[in-house]
Amino acid sequence: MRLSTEFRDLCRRHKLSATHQRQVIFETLQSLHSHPSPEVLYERVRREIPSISLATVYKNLKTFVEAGMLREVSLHHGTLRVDSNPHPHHHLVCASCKAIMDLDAASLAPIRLKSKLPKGFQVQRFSVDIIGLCRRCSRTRRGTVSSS
Amino acid sequence: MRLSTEFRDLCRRHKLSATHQRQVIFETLQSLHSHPSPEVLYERVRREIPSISLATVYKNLKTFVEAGMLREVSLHHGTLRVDSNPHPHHHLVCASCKAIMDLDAASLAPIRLKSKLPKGFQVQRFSVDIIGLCRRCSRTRRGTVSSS
DNA sequence: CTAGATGCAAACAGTTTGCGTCACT
DNA sequence: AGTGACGCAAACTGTTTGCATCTAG
Repeated sequence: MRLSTEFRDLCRRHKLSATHQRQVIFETLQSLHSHPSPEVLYERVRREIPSISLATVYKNLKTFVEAGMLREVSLHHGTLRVDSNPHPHHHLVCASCKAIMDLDAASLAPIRLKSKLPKGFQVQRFSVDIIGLCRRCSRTRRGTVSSS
Repeated sequence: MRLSTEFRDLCRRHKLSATHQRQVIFETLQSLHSHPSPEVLYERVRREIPSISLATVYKNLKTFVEAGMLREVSLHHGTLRVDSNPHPHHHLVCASCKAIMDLDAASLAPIRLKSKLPKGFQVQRFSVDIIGLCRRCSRTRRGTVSSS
């Protein structure tokens, strides 16, 4: 079903079977330069494939992330996290167990803008996440959710 | 009920009434140097106040955030966002409408560590969010969810 | 032909809300 | 004394899962 060779190749490289739904989901995502919620993406994709189901969108987003074709913008969607540390600081985030540790702002060279931002955007603050594996997770299976 | 003067003052400054539950929630959060999920925080707080309800924890987290005593770690908990942009880049995040825009990595001075990270942490990548108000939101009610 | 993808509906997890009672100011 | 906080249970929203059918390879 009219799948582009580009998308076929991309899927082959990532060891996924190429389906029409996947191509439309992936390409819609790329064409949008924002990072829409699954719901919004679903509405967009529905214009192309009216019969697609929301579950398929979710399943494929997960598949793409696992295959490395997409990355999650925030590792903490799904649960509220708050910060009571009033000092300027950054976060160390474990990609595996999702733990968040504070890192003093002085540990990083100051963030400096080198070019103009899009017109009208008013900066409030910078937030830096250093993403990786915490000691515990890097000792066990790398990149997988730890068992204990 | 045995509330510390410190906490009383903190609440007064933020125009909140000081309750035992609030003090325990807030101080538990501060004593933990991680950023636990509401569920985990609830379990901790329950050791002090066995009768507290999870709803109270949620209500107060929200109250504290609104009062400015806490800040949300991620503005996108509650909805999955993915990134299909393979080029190194940062994100402009609108604190009001939650829109995410890409910003080329070259727009920011390179992130450099000035000190050692906690032992055993393996860095995978840096993720920088520039948080503020997008053009649209900064034109309308500042900091509030836009109506249209 | 077979493994895996899809669509649907039902199940889940995290969060919010309504309401009667209780506590702070 | 009155406003607002608490605790409970029910409602919601976003996401996942089970299963029957269909499709890519």
